Amino acid sequence: MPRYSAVSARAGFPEAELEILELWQRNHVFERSLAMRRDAPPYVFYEGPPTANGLPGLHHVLARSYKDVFARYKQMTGFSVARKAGWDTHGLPVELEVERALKISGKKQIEEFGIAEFNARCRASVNEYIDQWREMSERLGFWLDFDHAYRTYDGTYIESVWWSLKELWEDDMLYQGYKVTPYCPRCQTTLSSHELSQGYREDTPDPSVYVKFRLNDSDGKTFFLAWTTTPWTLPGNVALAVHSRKPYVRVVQGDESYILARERLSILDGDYEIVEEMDGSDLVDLTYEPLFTDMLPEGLAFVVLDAPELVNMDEGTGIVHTAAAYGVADLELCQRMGVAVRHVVGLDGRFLEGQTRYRGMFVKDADPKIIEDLREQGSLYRAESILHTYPFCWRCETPLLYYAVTSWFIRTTAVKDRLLANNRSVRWQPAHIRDGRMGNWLESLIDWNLSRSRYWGTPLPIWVCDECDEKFCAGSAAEVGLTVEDDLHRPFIDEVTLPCKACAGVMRRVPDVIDAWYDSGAMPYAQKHYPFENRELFEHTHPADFICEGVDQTRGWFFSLLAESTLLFDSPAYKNCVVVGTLQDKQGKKMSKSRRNTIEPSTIFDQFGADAARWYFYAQGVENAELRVSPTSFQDVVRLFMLTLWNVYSFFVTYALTEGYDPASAAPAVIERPVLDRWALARLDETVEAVREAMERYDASDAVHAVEGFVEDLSKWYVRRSRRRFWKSAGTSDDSLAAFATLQTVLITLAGLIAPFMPFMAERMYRNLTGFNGDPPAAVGAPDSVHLTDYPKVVGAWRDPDVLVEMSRLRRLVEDGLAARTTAGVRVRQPLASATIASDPLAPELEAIFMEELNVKGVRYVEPAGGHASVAFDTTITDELRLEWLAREVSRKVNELRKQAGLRVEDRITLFVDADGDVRRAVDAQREWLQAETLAVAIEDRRDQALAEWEGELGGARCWLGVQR
RNA sequence: GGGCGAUUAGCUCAGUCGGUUAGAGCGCUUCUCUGAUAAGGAAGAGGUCCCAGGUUCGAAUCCUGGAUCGCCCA
Repeated sequence: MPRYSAVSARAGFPEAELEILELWQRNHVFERSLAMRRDAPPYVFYEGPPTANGLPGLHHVLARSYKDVFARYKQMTGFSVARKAGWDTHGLPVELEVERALKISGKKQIEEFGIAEFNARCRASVNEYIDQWREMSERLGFWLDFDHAYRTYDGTYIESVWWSLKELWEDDMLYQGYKVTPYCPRCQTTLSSHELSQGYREDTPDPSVYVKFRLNDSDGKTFFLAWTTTPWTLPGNVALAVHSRKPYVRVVQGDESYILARERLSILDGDYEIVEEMDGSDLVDLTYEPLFTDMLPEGLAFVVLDAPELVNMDEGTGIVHTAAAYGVADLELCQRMGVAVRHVVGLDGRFLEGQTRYRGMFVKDADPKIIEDLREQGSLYRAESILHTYPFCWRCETPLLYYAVTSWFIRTTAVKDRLLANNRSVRWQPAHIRDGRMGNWLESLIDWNLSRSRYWGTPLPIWVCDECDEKFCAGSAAEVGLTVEDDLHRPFIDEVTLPCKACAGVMRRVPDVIDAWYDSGAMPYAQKHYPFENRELFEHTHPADFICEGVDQTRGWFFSLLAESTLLFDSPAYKNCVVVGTLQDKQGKKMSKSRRNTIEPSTIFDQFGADAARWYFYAQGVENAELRVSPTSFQDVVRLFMLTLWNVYSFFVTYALTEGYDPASAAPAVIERPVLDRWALARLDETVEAVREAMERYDASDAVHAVEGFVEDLSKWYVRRSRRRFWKSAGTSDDSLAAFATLQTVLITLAGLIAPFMPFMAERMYRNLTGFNGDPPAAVGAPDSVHLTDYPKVVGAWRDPDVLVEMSRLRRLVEDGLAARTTAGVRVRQPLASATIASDPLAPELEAIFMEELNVKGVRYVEPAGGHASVAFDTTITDELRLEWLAREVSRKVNELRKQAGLRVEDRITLFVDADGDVRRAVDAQREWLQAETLAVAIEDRRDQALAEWEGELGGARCWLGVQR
């Protein structure tokens, strides 16, 4: 009735992990781990919904490893850690993938295909990826409640989002405004930055014109010189921008004078005379005559503004023509300064009716005529042509316009101070994110553009009256006559019209859907269908105690969560945020599919296992923004950490079985045990404390490093120095019982300690060590899974600072001694009479370890010279010592032969010896010792039939050895 | 172009408040030990602490400028 199942030297981690996964599923371990803490204080974790578009990569494994380890740790330390999975299902990437699959492109073709069917395909596409994400996550051992996952496309989710938007609406935090984006006038659609980057074309010819703006309140012959490559934007001009801290000059040419930057004088044709010098700041607030007088804007316009960020002294004149409707920076500047937006071009890319000279002309075609007109009215200084890089539509190759489209915005700038304050209350890991990346981003906050003129997304719940422009924002499905059972997406929602409350008109929905980031930031309340359901539950689970994602989420989910919780609840959404970095290949290049340098999670799982992947990521920590990974990274974890621990574990089990160790037998009290045992337990206790302390700081790296240090000590010192105690009259001597009991305790505690980090290996060790693999399984009181146990606690009684200090002093002396023997050229196997230690005396137990480790028969102590501890040896080798050495050589050879012969550790043998001279004498002198060392029932002084034999020379004497069962 | 981070041995990384001769692990070389053996021990080789200035009695560390790589944003 073996108490333990035998442990193979081949650890086979990946295969074992699959078995453990089945075991967990069969025994409902995750569910039971939740149930056991049902009444415990909650620890709130928010799962950031991965975008279910594309397969999970290794960088997702990284983030998910961190999510899991803190959730498991908190669960084991006594908290109720609900873990609802979630999926981010909306957005442009999903649409683009469906467009590719359907081999269609652009809004026109989508609408021809049919929005209903198109959105159905989007839904099917994300569902497919959700399955693959779940598979990867489960293989990783990431415990999440996948069966009750939230999905941002669910009706309940959308309704909660609508509720939140109505809250904003009622607080006047939602407004309609302009947003300049790259725009294709043929497809009549805005382009995402990703699409934009696909369409840049070098060496595109464009006009390069220097334009004269007549200064007001002057002689009528003084002009600002400005430069542009888009003459068509000149009818939309509303301002000029200068750099207030740069020098400008007024120069005279002929009977006119021009103002431009001193650094840009080289653009002037011919001779000039500088008649005035000034700073940019002297120009600010000056006004000028509009170039074109059609469709003059109301309000402030035609004024010089200070905008250093717009002014580039490498080209142009240092004075920048500004058209609020046709430049991203232009619009930002004009809105900031209160300057009017002047739209002169329609969504079709043609000039509006109000433009008497250019009406109906496509803007790019109007360029030559505009230049001609400028020349005629004396507003042109110079016109030429240049080649530069310009964006085109990646679908239809139409030149893109930067164009101000109507959008709905959230007035996030109004709560900037609260955002900053709430951000400051978050504990970021690494800490520099708070005031660095996140803090700076919040400092330069602009209003959140919520609109997307697309199809697969949460519809913007705003209805506008055809007749009187009355607006209505719906805050629930019921308000528009629907329920959450209905499909709230386009195109169905577009069919819902409402009677206008202000007139007899009909209200129709604004066709936009909303930014999918808003969906993600809504998850704290929307996953619970708050406030329609779970009011109290939500209030108890907001903000989260902990979230974790990649650094790229700073302006993504980290922001959307913070913004929505600040706007709706004036609260941060999370208290602790662990930010993981990005992955690079061995050469430091970003991993990407196009570079073909990605590593598939499954190949790592199959080759090294999920535990190795997890441990590697924890060990690297999150302080470094990027990690260089290759398969050898994970191999090293297996080789250096996991196999070391595995060897200790398999050593224990092997000898516990061989020697028939019974864990029920009474071992000596810890305080009575040999010093090595007391040391191991004191080190363990210290390690438990360090791990807990690090995890409370959300520093998984420090935690695993503490464990690694302990396992190294355990293997390289405790087991090395204790080996013989495990095979010498085990189960009978107190010494042996103490050793088995100690190592058993250490390993079970260690299994608990590493359970959040390496859930599979921890489980495997725990179950065997607690007898669940026994035959029959032990009916012990322990839980049947390490993940149902409480996390190891600091056991004060094991603490022993003196033992820790003295043991490390001993280990330093042993190191000195081994080095001294090497220097003296006397091998360790050769016993020596004495060592002289220049140091304070060691306690007798430690002195015994020293003698055994250094193979000396005695020690004496002297005063350390110069305060430095040192070790020296009496290297006189007497005849007796020489014979002891030879006996050890024989013993070693014989044990080698035993292994060669395939004998088991406990097999008895007959040893045949045929030797001359000193070897003969050594065997005679050490016969009993030799029998004990080699488990020989007899030593026969002759050659005979042997399972394995060796002949050679030892210390100058001929020798033949053979072993027989 | 802007923000943030990184740059220390062949590789992966520590390095506290500015303070002895800059460390660890892996890898490499030599030796050694061994019934935990895909291990263990000892010794050794290996450094322009990215570069250039500055502050200081003293700089890998602080300051300024620059380079390279990465992330995010324009």
